[in-house]
Amino acid sequence: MRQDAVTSTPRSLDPRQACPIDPVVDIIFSRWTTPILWTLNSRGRLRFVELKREISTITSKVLTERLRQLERDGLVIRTYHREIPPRVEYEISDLGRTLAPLFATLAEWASVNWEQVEKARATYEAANSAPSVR
Amino acid sequence: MRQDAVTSTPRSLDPRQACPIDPVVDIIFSRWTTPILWTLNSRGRLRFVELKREISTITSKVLTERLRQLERDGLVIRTYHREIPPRVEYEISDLGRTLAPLFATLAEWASVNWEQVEKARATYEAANSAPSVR
DNA sequence: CGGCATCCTATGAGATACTG
DNA sequence: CAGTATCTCATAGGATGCCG
Repeated sequence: MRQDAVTSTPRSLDPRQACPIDPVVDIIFSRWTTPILWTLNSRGRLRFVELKREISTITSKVLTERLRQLERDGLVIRTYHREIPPRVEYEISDLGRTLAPLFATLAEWASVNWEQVEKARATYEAANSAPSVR
Repeated sequence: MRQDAVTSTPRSLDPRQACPIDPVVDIIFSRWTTPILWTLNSRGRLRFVELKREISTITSKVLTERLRQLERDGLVIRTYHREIPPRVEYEISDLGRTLAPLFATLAEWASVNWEQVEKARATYEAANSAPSVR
């Protein structure tokens, strides 16, 4: 199915092969995964409810789905305690922790360039108000 | 009738507080943007059709939408040539180019850790086949 | 060629209700 | 508590057609 994602030959006949990092983006930056990973990374091991409270707007259904994916991909570790009431804890895995520098880079990029993005938007919006040749 | 055609649905309203990098992720890693930016960064200035050919599976509608968003956010530059037939070229902006190291980091992470992800998946799948306590 | 305008559907994801 | 199970709805995005 998927071959070497970081191949040197830039043949892009395949869907995603126009961009070698696409599969990675898919697992790391799919919806809700960033807040989840970020929270687990900064807050440490958390119970399901605690995690849910952190990411206030997420529903338990979606949170469960995302956690399953992250667990499946080895980025998050799930620990089930047979108790009454049941207790389940989630923590970031070693593999997941290797993403920290990446996230830091991203945060850094944001702090440096976000203003530029907003300026670009304002400019674009202004130019869009006036009828012009597209 | 026409609303803001370039408004990207904010993937996060609240999660922003749980995850500071969420807005950035939204503009850089929303669907299709990675292949587009990657291609423009490596291939340089391209016409619409050329770009479309590179990212083979994308439809022109979606490509247009994504390009508008990227243009709006200042990551790509659109140049319109009044000719017959019309010629439109897209290139990555200086701001967009600042993403290169980030993408490189991502590619590096992939080359190092992707195997681990696949192993985790295999393990998970295997464990899932056997009845176990969830 | 580089798009919009339409139409249409598959999927994501919210709301709600219910269990071990 | 930590989920499932449904249901519904919005929307991302594909297919098609037309036009300057």
